[in-house]
Amino acid sequence: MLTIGKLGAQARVKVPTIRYYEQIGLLPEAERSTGNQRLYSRKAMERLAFIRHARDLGFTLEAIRDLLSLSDRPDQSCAAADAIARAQLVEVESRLARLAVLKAELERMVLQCAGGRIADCRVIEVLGDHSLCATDHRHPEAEAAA
Amino acid sequence: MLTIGKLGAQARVKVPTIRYYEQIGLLPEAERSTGNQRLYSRKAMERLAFIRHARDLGFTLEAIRDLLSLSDRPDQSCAAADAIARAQLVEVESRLARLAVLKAELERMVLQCAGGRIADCRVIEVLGDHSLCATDHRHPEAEAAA
DNA sequence: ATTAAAGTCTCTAGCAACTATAGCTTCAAG
DNA sequence: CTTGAAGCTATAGTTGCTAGAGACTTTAAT
Repeated sequence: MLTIGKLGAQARVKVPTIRYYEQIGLLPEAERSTGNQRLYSRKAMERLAFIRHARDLGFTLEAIRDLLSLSDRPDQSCAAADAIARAQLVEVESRLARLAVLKAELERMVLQCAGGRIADCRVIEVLGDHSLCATDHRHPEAEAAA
Repeated sequence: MLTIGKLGAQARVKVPTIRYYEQIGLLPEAERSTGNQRLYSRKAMERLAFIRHARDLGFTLEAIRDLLSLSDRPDQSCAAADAIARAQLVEVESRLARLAVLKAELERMVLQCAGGRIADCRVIEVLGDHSLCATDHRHPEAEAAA
């Protein structure tokens, strides 16, 4: 049995994050030592590794919750899991496409900047006037900060 | 002078977002009508368009705050604005690279899924075991949901 | 055996960048 | 003159954590 700190070190998940996952029900409530400290089995470790890996691949906690509950029912069809993964792929592809456009626009912007005064700055000017852009990169959803 | 609704429609920014920008000091406090409703000039409209455009390009509100205060001092050097834009470019490039890896991994995952039972599901299996991955896509910062 | 340090506990609040809700007032059209 | 849309304030919720306070437990060195 591992303490929360050891578990976190092994799974590369921070301790408060583990407690947070328990709090939102992504991890089951841990057993406790006599001194009330959490203790984890290898099974719990695997579950956490699963979560960590899925997070690394960009799945939301909601999607992970679904994937975990699927993995708890090994006899059912795998179509739902497949659908979640495909949806994530579509999501990643769309973000990728969008970022590629942004990258091009930002490159154009900084290349054109001659480095003079603000009044002549292409960066400021382009930001103020979308029609100076090469592409229509506008999008309903704003980009989330990484 | 525009009401907040008209302004939002023109700049494609939602009304509560405009009020939020005012609240955090990104937009100056708007003039008010006799009935206490906000009224906006063309200048305010331009400022909001600038913000919207910068958000579209993925700049954080903090970066936008800096860019706006730079654009208010047209005689200063444009180096700072250039630096902010370059930093954003670097950021976008790194997210792009990371997403490309995720995409490849997700593609592999869904391609391998034969569509049987959960017990045989590659998606679930790969998520549970990182060593099945082609690349080490692990990363300190988790991806933010778009 | 003692003590200091490190680890753990709960609880609360904070981050970005909004979005939603409630309950009110004001405005514009018919 | 009424009705419905649009506006107002204020508060709380979203996602996925992260940071702190203040108390307790465990471990390691003395």
